[in-house]
Amino acid sequence: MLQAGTVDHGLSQSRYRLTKQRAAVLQALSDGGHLSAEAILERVRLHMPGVSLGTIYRTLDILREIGLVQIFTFGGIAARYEKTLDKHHHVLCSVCRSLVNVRADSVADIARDVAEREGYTDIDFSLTIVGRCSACAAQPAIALR
Amino acid sequence: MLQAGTVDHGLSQSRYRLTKQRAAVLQALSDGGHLSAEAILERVRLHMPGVSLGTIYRTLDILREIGLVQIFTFGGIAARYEKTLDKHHHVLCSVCRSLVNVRADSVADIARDVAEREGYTDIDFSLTIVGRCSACAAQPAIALR
DNA sequence: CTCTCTGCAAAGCATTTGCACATTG
DNA sequence: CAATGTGCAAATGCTTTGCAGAGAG
Repeated sequence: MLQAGTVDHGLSQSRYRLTKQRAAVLQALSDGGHLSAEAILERVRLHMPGVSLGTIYRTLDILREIGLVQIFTFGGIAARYEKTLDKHHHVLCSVCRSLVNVRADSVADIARDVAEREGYTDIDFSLTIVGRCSACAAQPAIALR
Repeated sequence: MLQAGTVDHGLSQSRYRLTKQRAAVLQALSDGGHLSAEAILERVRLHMPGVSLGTIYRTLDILREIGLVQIFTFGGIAARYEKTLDKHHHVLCSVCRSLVNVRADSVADIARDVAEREGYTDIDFSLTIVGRCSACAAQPAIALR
């Protein structure tokens, strides 16, 4: 069953079933945001109360395995999940913890060079920039952590 | 009191006291490794049994505030602490979770450009490369996470 | 003597997991 | 119906914190 409005994007072609919970998690991420598991739970529960956080985590892990979503971790805050997009990096505001995607294609060359020099294979890489966003720029200084 | 062999490197010039626990944490990090709080505790306890993990975390937080150590977090593993060195980045082995420091000076320019374009100020940045280290290259594949 | 620091143990968060029941194909 | 998925709640791993006593200036 795959009705109008249902989100699939490849789940049903994997060895996993397309359940309504999984479709709802994909739906929650479909607008391109970077959401924590808790935030995804909130969105999913709007249309489907009773879903548990455990299911959200299990679903996200499956979706990551299939390649439909990516997980990003930053010190001090819960992991953020995004639907898989073109390779990009992140800027995290040190004050409000908001997150923005940025492109930086030249990083790929650097990462590959470094990895090769050190003898690493099968590499992935990510650049995280932490700084004060323009909206927070007027605020008094708060220490990074 | 600051005897021969004691590690200080600036703590006593801060508003914090140089206690033997704090000196021991600095000592544990003096060989340039990237240690978890637990690993630091082990090293410290060799010469000073009875030190608690809470003290290690509190000490590391102070040392970070003063600028003597840096904290780095990676998804799925406990945070690693290093004594402050020249700007560098990390390569994490996806199999054995070993961590290596690498230089990549050109990343700084990219990060500054990106941050400026997006309107961020007071930036810091870090490139994390995840890959299979040469020692693990012979092993069967294990999924990244 | 006062302020800072420490050990201990409990609490806090994010995430994972065991189990019995529900759902899917 | 057999396999997979889910809710619930407990467990886990890492880190933080309140408190009462110890140590430093």
